[in-house]
Amino acid sequence: MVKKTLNLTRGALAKKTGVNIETIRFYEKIGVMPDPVRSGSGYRLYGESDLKRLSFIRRCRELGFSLDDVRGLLGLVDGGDYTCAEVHDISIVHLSEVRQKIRDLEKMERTLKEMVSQCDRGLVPECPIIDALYTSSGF
Amino acid sequence: MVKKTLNLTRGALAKKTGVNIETIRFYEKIGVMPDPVRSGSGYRLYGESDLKRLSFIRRCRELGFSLDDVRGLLGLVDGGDYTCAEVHDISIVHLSEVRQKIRDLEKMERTLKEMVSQCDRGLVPECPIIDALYTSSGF
DNA sequence: CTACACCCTGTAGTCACTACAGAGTCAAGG
DNA sequence: CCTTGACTCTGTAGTGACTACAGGGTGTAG
Repeated sequence: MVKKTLNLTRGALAKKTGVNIETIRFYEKIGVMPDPVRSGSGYRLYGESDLKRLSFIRRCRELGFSLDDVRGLLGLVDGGDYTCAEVHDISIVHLSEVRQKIRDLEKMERTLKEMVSQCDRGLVPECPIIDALYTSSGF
Repeated sequence: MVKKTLNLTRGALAKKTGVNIETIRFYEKIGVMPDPVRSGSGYRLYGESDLKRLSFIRRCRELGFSLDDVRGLLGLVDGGDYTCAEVHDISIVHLSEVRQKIRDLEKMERTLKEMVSQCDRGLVPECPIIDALYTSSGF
């Protein structure tokens, strides 16, 4: 049983992965996707491995990894000599960044909620939200 | 008692507000800060009102308002004819966006935590994190 | 009078895309 | 065979919110 080569066009790959068609070209330019095989007329043709790679990238991006992280992870996988520990470390750092972002947003949320609750949506220009915004940080 | 005019230089204003010196020039360019008075030699000179305005902008940014939101809020305040309700509405929309971001990040966090917990930081290249990243979204 | 810190300008770079213009290609219908 | 419409190609510019730099001028302390 021979492995199917697929030969997807860029649009078809975009549809299959849910990645925007222009983003694929962008990923190629910055080197996270390889230069694909071309048809006689210059159309890009993608195979199984491209599909897997792009799905991997998409999944990473959904989980908030930066493209630099993705480059790192792909580099490890491409090299083939990566260890589980290396991958773990990148992920742990990222996880702690995500947690920090959540904490920051929760702080924001509390302050905004507080501000908004002070305001009775009156029709006059004395707004406690504006007052609060003019008040120095201490955030 | 006369109101002090301060005459802060750009650097001094930056220090007082905690806003980067280059950002002040950027805010001027995009029109959220006014063209300031200039000294004979062309140095920007900032007064009390500039200090208040920039602090307001900084506070808004800390709370995650976009510069477009800030423009809106400043427009209301500048016009002087704003109502508390208008300010409230901008803030409520922003608050719900912040809450959505928190939910998204919490989803990320759960998935990352799950992935990382599957991994024993082994020294071999069979990494469950990589496997999980290759697995289709369903996120 | 010179060293150094500050300021001026315009421009380019960051991140992760997205959008567009102008041209070429491919398949189906008439 | 021709046309129409959907696709693809290229390079480039725009987004948001800054940040950094080069190459010059200014202000002041020793």
